[in-house]
Formats: sequence, structure tokens, C-alpha cells
Amino acid sequence: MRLTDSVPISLDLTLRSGQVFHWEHQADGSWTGLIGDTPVRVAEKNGLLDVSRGSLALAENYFALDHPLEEIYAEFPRDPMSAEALELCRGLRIIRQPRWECLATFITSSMKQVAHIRSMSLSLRKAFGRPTEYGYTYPLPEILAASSEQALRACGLGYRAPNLLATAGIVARGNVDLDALAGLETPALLEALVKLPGVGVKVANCVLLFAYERLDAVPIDVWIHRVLIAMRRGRGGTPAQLARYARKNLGPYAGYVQQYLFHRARVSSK
DNA sequence: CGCCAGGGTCTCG
DNA sequence: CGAGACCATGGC
Repeated sequence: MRLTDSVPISLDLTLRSGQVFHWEHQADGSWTGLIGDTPVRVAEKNGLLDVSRGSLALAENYFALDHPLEEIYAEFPRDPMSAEALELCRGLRIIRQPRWECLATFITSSMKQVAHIRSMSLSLRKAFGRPTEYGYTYPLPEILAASSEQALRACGLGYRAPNLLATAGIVARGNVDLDALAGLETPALLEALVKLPGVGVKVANCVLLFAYERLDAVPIDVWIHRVLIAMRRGRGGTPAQLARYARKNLGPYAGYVQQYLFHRARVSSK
């Protein structure tokens, strides 16, 4: 039995929840984009994944159809905000992203709205990637490392440009092997990622969650920061205190809970 | 048009 | 360790 025959997913929620930024929503409701360098067209049919172009196995892995959603939901915290987020986001999956693409994209994400992260990502792809029928591939670290701060600024990166350039150089030279890092325990992996220019604790946790399958990782951005304070009945705290609170209260799939809370907070603010 | 955004880094106490 | 200043850009 194939996973696509039985496992539910909400593509709209998954592709609009600020994990990936390059997919295009077509007029017929389908989505087109690239999984790595492979053009793919996917749609949601009766709540299941329908792959009409590209590799089925590739899509099943990328959209993480093997994540046991019902088991994850059973571990959700019982507080009202988490419960409401769950009802709103049922079917949203944490995608398995290519590591470099994820790392590079989140280096550009600091103090940026989702819409602008998307526009920077598309600019970088168009300037440095290879054209395909569903958009441009994400440029390899070697390509970005050989570019220039000015060329990256031209893609709208602003002060983030030197960080992306420097990290691309480190990865391109092989000083850091993103695939080899997958063998590390989460704390050591976090420590390694944070050493890269433009990568702090928040960005590192995004990469842990979206590219290294650490489903307990909790990136704390301004939205989740507000959510955590609300959960603590208005009681604030240092970043370290809030991170500790999240670890203790959001359960073994804290990263999933965080993603649902993030999406709920964003849509309910409009 | 002013506010704000999936923050990181450096400095100073 | 913790708080503050500074950093560019564009959607809304």
C-alpha cells in the first residue's frame, strides 16, 4: 500500500505555514514547485496527496507522509491555545527540506515577513539557479560563495548578504558537512549550526525542525514569543526561560505544536 | 506612510 | 548571563 493512498495531508496549510517559500499555487488548486532540483506538481484530492508530475516516492518523503499525525496529535498539550491550533491546522505536516536550501533560506529570514522571505528566495533562485518548468533551482553553496555581497544585496538581502556569503563559503569549502551533521545529537547539532554566520538559536532551531527532523525543536520568533507569554498568562521572561517553558510544556512533538501555534497566531491576527 | 517582520551580533554592565 | 543598539528592506 502506498502512503499516498491512505495518509491525510493539508497541502494548503503545509505550503502556506512559513516552512518553504517557493511553491506556486495554480488556478486549478494544485501546487507546482521543486523538490530539490526535481519539478513536481501536487494537489490535494479528498484530503490525500495526489502527485500528477514528478516522483511519487520523492514527494512522499518531502511531505513526510510517514509522520504519524494521530500519534502526534495524541501528544498535543491540553491547553486551549494548543487545542484550538490543532483544530485549525489538522493535516499540516512538517516538511523534510533539503538541508542547504533550508539553512540558506532561514539565514535570509531574520526580521522579515513571510512574503518577503519568499520574494528574496525567488530572487536568489532566479539570479543564481537553473531554470526548470516549475521555477528555478536553489543555488548550490559553491555558486553563492563565488558570487558577491553586492550581488546578494541586489536580491534584497540587505545586511543579511555577508552572512549568507560567508556561510556558503564555509559549506562550499567542506569545512562544514551538512549531511554529516545529521549524525549528531540535537544539542551538538545546534551548537554546530550556531557557529555559522547569520545563524543564531532561532534560525538553528528552524533548521533542526525543517531539515534535520528534530520534531521537538522549537524556534521562538516574535509570534511564538507572544504565544508563550500568553500561555504563561502574561508572564514574560528571558529567551532561555521561554525556551525552557516550551520544552517542558509542549510535549515530545513540540516542534509540531509550535508550527500549529505559529500558523494560528498569524491567521488570527489578520 | 509608519509600523513591523520566523533575528544575529556586538558591546557593555 | 542579560539588556540595548544597530543593522536593510518591503509588505501592509
